[in-house]
Amino acid sequence: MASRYDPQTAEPKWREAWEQAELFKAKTPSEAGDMPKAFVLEMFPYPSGRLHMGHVRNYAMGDVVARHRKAKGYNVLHPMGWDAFGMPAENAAMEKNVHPGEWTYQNIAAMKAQFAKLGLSLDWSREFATCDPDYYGEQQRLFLKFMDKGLVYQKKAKVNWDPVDNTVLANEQVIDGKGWRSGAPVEQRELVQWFFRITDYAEDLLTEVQKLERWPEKVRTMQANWIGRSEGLQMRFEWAGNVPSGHEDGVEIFTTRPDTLFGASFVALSPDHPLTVEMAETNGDIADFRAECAKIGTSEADIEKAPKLGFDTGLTVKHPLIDGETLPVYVANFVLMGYGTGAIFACPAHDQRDFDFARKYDLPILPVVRPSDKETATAAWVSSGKGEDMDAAYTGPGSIMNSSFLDAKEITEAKTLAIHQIEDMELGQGTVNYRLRDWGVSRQRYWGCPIPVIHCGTCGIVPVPEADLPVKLPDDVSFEKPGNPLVHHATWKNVDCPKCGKAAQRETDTLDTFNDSSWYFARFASVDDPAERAYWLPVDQYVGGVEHAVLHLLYARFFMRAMRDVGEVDLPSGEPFAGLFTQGMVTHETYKSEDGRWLQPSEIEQRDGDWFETGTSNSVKVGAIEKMSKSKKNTVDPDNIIETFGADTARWFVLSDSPPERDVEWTQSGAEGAGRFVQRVWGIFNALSEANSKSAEIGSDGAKALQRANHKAVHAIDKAIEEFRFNSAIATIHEWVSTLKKAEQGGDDLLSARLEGALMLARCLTPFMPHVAEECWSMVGGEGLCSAAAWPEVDDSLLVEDSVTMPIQVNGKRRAEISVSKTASKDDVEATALAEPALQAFLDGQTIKKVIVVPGRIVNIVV
RNA sequence: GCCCGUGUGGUGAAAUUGGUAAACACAUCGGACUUAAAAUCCGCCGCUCCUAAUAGGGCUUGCCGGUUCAAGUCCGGCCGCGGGCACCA
Repeated sequence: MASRYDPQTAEPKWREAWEQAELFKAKTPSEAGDMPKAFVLEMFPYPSGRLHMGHVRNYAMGDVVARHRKAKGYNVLHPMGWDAFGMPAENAAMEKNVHPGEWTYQNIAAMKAQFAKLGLSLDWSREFATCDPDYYGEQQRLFLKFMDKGLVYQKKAKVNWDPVDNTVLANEQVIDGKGWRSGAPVEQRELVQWFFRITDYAEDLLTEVQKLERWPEKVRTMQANWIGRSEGLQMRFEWAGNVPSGHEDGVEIFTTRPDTLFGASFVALSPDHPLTVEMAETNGDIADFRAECAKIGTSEADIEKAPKLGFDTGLTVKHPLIDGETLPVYVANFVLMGYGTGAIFACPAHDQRDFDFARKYDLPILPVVRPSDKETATAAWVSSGKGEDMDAAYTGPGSIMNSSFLDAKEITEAKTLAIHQIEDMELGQGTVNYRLRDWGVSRQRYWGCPIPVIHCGTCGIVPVPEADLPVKLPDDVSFEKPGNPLVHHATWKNVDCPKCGKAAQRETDTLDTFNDSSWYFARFASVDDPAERAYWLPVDQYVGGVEHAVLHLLYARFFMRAMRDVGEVDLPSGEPFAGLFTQGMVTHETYKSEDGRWLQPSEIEQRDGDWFETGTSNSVKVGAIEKMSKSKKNTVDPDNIIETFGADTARWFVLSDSPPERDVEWTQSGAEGAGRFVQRVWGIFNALSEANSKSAEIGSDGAKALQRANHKAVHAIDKAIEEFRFNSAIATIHEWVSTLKKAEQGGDDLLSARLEGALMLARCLTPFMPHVAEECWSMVGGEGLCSAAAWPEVDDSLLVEDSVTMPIQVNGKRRAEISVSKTASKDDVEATALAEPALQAFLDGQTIKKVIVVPGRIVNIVV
């Protein structure tokens, strides 16, 4: 009999057994019958080629849920696939001269081999990569259906353009105004781009996200903020003097503060406002001003220090509510074209930006909101009309003044009245504005899903006929020239128009890779059977990183609504993920050499409490604990850990100690501790395997106590797993294992209870350390495979103790404790408490004012 | 600036309807086993006062205040840290 558990032989053996039994294959709806379904999904990985500890933690968590649900009798779908399109493959192609497809599929093979070692309960039968033509062909079909429904359109838009790589960059890829790869200053370019009308769903996306009770509050808030709903007034200011042609109606503005209209002192246009652009064509000064504004970067730091810049156009508009008053029209750099109408009216007294601008250009500052604590101090403001005693704009609550019919109204009421007035004058209407922009999906890259349209000189934009889908990416591409290889690929690009047959060109833009991940879960649910998709969706539990809190999750919510509305999925709510859990990262200490090089954990050693580079006398600086990353060299390779300790130890460790939503720090000693625990667990079963005792009865008090401990532990673990408190479940298992270990010292009367405990324990361990659980299960005669076994039944009557220990407090401080029957009456408890010798001694004859007895909890005596 | 988290021993943390603060683990230290080491097992482990020791007392969940018989938990006001958004009208 072996004296130690050997993961290297046991782990592959059990994985083979699971595979033979097809244990993790989801049942079809008809096979499942009455079983409830559970779609458990972790965010699918990008095939970078290597698994990292973050993956291990993410997938270990999903596996706990999937295995637990399976044991509880659910029909579980737990699939895996690959989010395979994206820039890294093209970068590899350029650097290593390998085709992006080849690189990607090789990486998938390598990562799949690593995945296999983790012992995850995955249904690989549904695997796909988003770069499979089957998958992106289907995505192209969806695109065309969206287009048919009017959810897709083209428009000119500003983009970040890298002039060296000749490509559009996402905002995240612009670092300090420079391209992250080329280092070249990024230009703003106007390009024709494809867009999805996500803003059509803004209201629905906002109201529904608030109802997702099983999502983290944080993520719901982030989405709500991103959508950014604000109520206000959209109105036009009519011209007072010159009327620019093409803009005869006036200037259209949006405001959330119509209550401050009487404090208006100017109107400001964005440098990118159509009127500004037109004026710049004939006015060199305005053109120069626009150029100056464009020079200021868009990074946070730039905006922080950017001064308010303005240009007086000489145009004037009428004040809508004050007869005869006119306001100057400026172009101002702080007005964004991307929000509202790209033009504002400014009330400097009550908006800090307007205030700064007014001070700089000497424009009037007229307060119209009286703070409740400034009843009398307003005279000075009013007399000068320039708010000279104001240091800053006042944006707080108050009542309106200097405002004719709005005077003395509270802000909210004044807003409503002002909107009504403007509506009556037919100058505008109350509206709702969103910060959310339509989703620009065009990318000038090769390794993505081709947009399935053809540009014809005669017919315009022609969708590729369904029979011609998928529009496959050409294999014979060259990355010699910078930019998108599809543009240079004549035989792929040049086609006949499907409508008129004349020469035409394919669209060379590909879709943003966020499209690929916006509906993959529906593909997992079923390749093409709508009924099966309806059965599985929505995903019951989604697990992934919080970095996707806005983009991926918002896009997926949009996609399900769009697919629902074109009849592609039967999901009335449009919500793809009923439950969402965002897990924390795996972190590690960082190390730096004396000369500032990052060092790997394997490159250092500890001597006499200090750290040195291995084999040298060069001291090492121990730095901050940070997310594992290649650049800081603080990564730990899962393969190495699995080789030394086994997959179960790695899984166990990343779920121990820290709550799942928080970061966990990887430490060598912690991993060793987890490895020790695996051996300790095995030891318990090993000891029992030699003592078969199935027939003995659980009779003695000690055996009954152990039995109670068993049932209590199962109950606690079950609850903890359901509530995503894996660290608590693990703590309970630790305690339980110690209890079982101690029972080894007891007599034969404990054997049955120990065996019962062992059989229960194996099943509770399965979600966390499935291989060890399986090995242990077989050692004590468990039936069949442990991974297939049902969750242990808990006898509720065993959860209640006969007697309970209650603390006795005097004036809120614990002074003694008593042991009383669980069913003892309040009076009995009080009597027992007061008779307690330790308490008698403490009270020493003091008068008792009051005794509070909370049955089963506590006794508090007030003196 | 706005929004959201969060703050508990040397460390990660637990206490989930207001009811014994520090469960469980890591580290350190001590002990058993061993010729020795590894492995394994056991024990101490918030601060402090008093004591030869025992026994015992006081304090303690970022800070200040409040509610309550009772506060890590509820309320008000501060402070620190982390994250998200940000010239969004």
